[in-house]
Parts: sequence; structure tokens; C-alpha cells
Amino acid sequence: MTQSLERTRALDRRLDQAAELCRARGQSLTPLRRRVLEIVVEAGRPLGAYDVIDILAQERGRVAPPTVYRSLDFLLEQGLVHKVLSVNGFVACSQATRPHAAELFICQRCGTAVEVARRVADERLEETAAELDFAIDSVVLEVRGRCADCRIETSPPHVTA
Amino acid sequence: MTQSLERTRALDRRLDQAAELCRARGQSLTPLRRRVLEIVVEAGRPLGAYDVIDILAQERGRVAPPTVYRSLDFLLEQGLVHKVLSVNGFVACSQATRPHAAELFICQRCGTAVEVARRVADERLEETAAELDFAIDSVVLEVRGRCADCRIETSPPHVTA
DNA sequence: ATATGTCATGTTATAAAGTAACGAGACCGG
DNA sequence: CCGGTCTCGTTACTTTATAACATGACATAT
Ligand SMILES: [Zn+2]
Ligand SMILES: [Zn+2]
Ligand SMILES: [Zn+2]
Ligand SMILES: [Zn+2]
Repeated sequence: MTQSLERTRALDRRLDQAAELCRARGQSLTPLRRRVLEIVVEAGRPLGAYDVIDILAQERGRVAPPTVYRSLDFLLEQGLVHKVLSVNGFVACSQATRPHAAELFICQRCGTAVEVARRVADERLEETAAELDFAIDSVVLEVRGRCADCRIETSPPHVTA
Repeated sequence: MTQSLERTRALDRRLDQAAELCRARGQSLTPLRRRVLEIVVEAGRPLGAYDVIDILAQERGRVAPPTVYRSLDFLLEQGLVHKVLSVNGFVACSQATRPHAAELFICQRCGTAVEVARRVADERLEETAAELDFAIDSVVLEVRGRCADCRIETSPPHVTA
């Protein structure tokens, strides 16, 4: 668990930016919410709500689900994390300056989830929606497969819990 | 529950085709699996596994979850149904001749899910995967919003259970 | 016909994910 | 001080999904 000072500073900066973003919206990144975000950012891959609960519980004793779900819901609303339906998990947004639909490449071996900036779908998607006279509210795009590091490996998933 | 004879025949034909498809693959669409598929087709929108359980239970008494989940898993493998992550549901595939990723437009008011044939994503998706050196296994694309019928309505969701 | 194997299903129990409802403390403005 | 709002704690529960084991049907081999 020896994280470099540099990384710690970068993390703090990131959290400060998130706090500022919330403040600018008249919302507050409370200590709990900040810590939950920190946990998710540090993980670097999607975490289940109950993973977060377990981590928090080591620090503060029993933590009930609503405590964490509320914070995660808040972070979702603020666009600071994304929900990953494929794994029932939550991952930190890599570009949280404004809310957007996530486009994720999720490795089924190591569990990493890479968020892609460029809109992969968009044009044809909106065309199709227009043809259907369908009013888009949100889009879920999740690509499952093997990341560069894992595509050689034949071994079973290990997903370093 | 007065379904027209025509519709019943069309449904039977569809189920027969599914059976033939399985047979051609050395698999068997057993009575249970056929009935589960029928239920999902008849619903015309995503059903939860427990919805299917309830319907089956009216016909045969207590039905335990594994019974239905196994059938649904089979139908998923055969590409006869799709899982809809957004609603934890299962919907009949509208073009099951060969397996494919579903691209679904899901109405959040009435619950219908329209499957689109044209690949909305593809080109740019594969480009991006190539750049990441990511080996695609499957793609989840779910568009949430309001269908043509529901986009006028302001009332709350009713999702005719 | 008896044994062996495979497949589908039944059955029990439990895990994993998510939410409803209520209450207590902090904090702010009247 | 009081009333509202916001955050979090707590209890209990619902919904979704799976593990593990048992049974019955059918096919094939001895
Ligand atoms: Zn993002
Ligand atoms: Zn990987
Ligand atoms: Zn389909
Ligand atoms: Zn609708």
C-alpha cells in the first residue's frame, strides 16, 4: 500500500477539482462522498457497491448499504462516476468536467474499464432514434473483451479483488 | 386473453423455427425452454426472470429460480433472447437466425424495447478497439428514453406489468 | 437387462445487489 | 429558539441471481 507522494498529490488534486465542481453547482462533496470517490478512483476499475462498503467498513466499522448507495448516487448525478451495468459496478469518470454517457471498454480478465472520449456511436444512433421518433434520454455502451495486456493470456480471469 | 388465431399461428411458427434452429445445432428446445421463450415472445417487452417464474407458477405450481434461469441462459446462448441490462430483463430476439449483439431502444415509460437491425456503432467502435489493442467479445448498446407513443405523455411510467 | 453416461429438471439454500422508511444531528435563516 | 433542509445512520426488506445436490429420462455399451 506504499503509494507514492506524487500519486497521492495527484489524487488530492483530482478530489479537490471534484469538490470545486460540486460547489459550483451548489452541491457539496462531503467527507463521506469524497472518501467514496477516492476509493473508486484509487481502484482504477469498476468496484461493486459492496466492495466499497467493505473498504469503508475497515475504517469506520459497520457501514450499511444505503450509506454507500446514497454517495454513489450522488456521484453519479454529478457525473463523477459511471455505473457499469455489465458488472454491477461503479467506475470513476476520467473526464468529469461535464456529465456524459460513458463508453467503456471492459476487460473480462483483469477487470479494467477504459473510458473513451470520442463518441463511438452518435451520428447513426441519432439518425436511428429520429427514424423511430424516439427521444433519447441516455445511452449505455459497454464493450466487453480483453485489453491489450490480457489478450495474450489464456489463463482464467483473476480480477485482483 | 383472447388472442387471435392468426397470432397464435404466427407464434407457433416462430417457436417451430426456434426449435429447428436449436436442432440444427445439436441442441434441443425442450417443452420448458419452448414455453419460457413463448412467454417472453408474448410479452413483447423485457420481462424479469421473476415475472417468468410467476407466469410459469400459475401453470405448474411452485417454480424455483434455477429452473427459469437455466432456460433463459439456454435461450441466451442460442441467441433467441437478449438480456437487457438496463432493466435486468430478458427480451425475445427479433431476428434470431444468428447470434448478434442487440441494439435496443428502451422506452422508460411503457417498457417496450425495440431491437434495431442496422449496426449503429460498428465502424468507429472497431477502429477504437484496434487503437486500444482491445479484443472485442461482445457489445452492449442500450438506448433509454421515450418511444414515439410515449414522448407526448407527461404521466408517470405505467409499464403494464 | 444391467451398468454407465449425459442431459434436463427439481429442490434447497444462500449469495449479491439494491431500496424503503424512519430517526437523529448539523446547520441555516427567520 | 424554531422550522426547514440536508446528510447520514439504522433497520428491515425486496429483487435478482447462483451454488450445490438430487432425481428422472434416455442413450449406449457391456
Ligand atoms: Zn466519464
Ligand atoms: Zn485485462
Ligand atoms: Zn437480436
Ligand atoms: Zn413507450
